[in-house]
Amino acid sequence: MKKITIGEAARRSGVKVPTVRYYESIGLLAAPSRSEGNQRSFEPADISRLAFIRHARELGFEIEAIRTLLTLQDDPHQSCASADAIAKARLVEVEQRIRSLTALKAELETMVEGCGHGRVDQCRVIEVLADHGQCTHSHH
Amino acid sequence: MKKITIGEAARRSGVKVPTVRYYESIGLLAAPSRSEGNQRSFEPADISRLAFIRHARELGFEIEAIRTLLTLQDDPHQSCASADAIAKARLVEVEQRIRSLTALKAELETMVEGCGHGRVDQCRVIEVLADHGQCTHSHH
DNA sequence: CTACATCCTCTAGCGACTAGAGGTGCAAGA
DNA sequence: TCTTGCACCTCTAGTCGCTAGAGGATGTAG
Repeated sequence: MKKITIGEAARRSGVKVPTVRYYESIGLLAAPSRSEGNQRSFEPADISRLAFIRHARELGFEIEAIRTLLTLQDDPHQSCASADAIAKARLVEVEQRIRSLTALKAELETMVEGCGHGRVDQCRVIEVLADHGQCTHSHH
Repeated sequence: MKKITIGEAARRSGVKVPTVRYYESIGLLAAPSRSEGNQRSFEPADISRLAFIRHARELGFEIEAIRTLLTLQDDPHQSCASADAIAKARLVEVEQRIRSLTALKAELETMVEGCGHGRVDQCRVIEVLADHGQCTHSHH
């Protein structure tokens, strides 16, 4: 088995080099063995783990959630109820975020459309920001 | 004119007390005058400025963008082209974010629906995370 | 006069990295 | 063999926009 350097691991997993070291430092990835010259030497399993983490991060899971998901993955006989709960919670968050961003989008569109491209004192962008009562955006 | 304490300013603007101090510290809000006992004394104009900042933050504008918007507001004879550009850029960001979150939502739904609520080795949540090839989510 | 809320400054912490300094290892070409 | 130059190492500090807490001063109501 040939040694996988950190650069190679980064390339294969899509996680940046300093981020790989960071994940090791917070215990998300086991410390790999070292070469004679003290350089990290990764196993193929580490690459899979890094790819797992990367994908989960892309889906917006927090590090602590990923930590839980990884311990579940490490023991395949456990119930997947926790994994399911984590994914469902994330789904709810994402749905909420989409709703709120859609409201923001509408407000920004009103602002941009209303801008006459003249002077600031006629600009709807500034006006709407200054007077919350004018906007359609509701809170909490 | 009666003095407005920081607590009162916070209540009226909807910005929290430590955040008001923070905005002052980064120069987003001018340092107000002080009482004999060294307590901040705000003017009504400060409340409007805080409300402006709060609303802009709720719309997701970054502090530096708000700084620009505030200098524009301070000089109403300027062209509003910058304000328009900032708002448009933010709109593009929001639209992009909505698109990406919608893709995430679809992927999370697939994961959650596919979970048979059994053991981890049959769980689609873990499986999809481990093998990116199985998912519908595309990047960049 | 005494409680007690509110105010003050200052430092440190959050999450998830990212950047930079200052140094070592290693492989390939001359 | 030497040298070039990239990739690697550790460590600290910075990013953003706050938030929390310590430790103390002020202001107000009873």
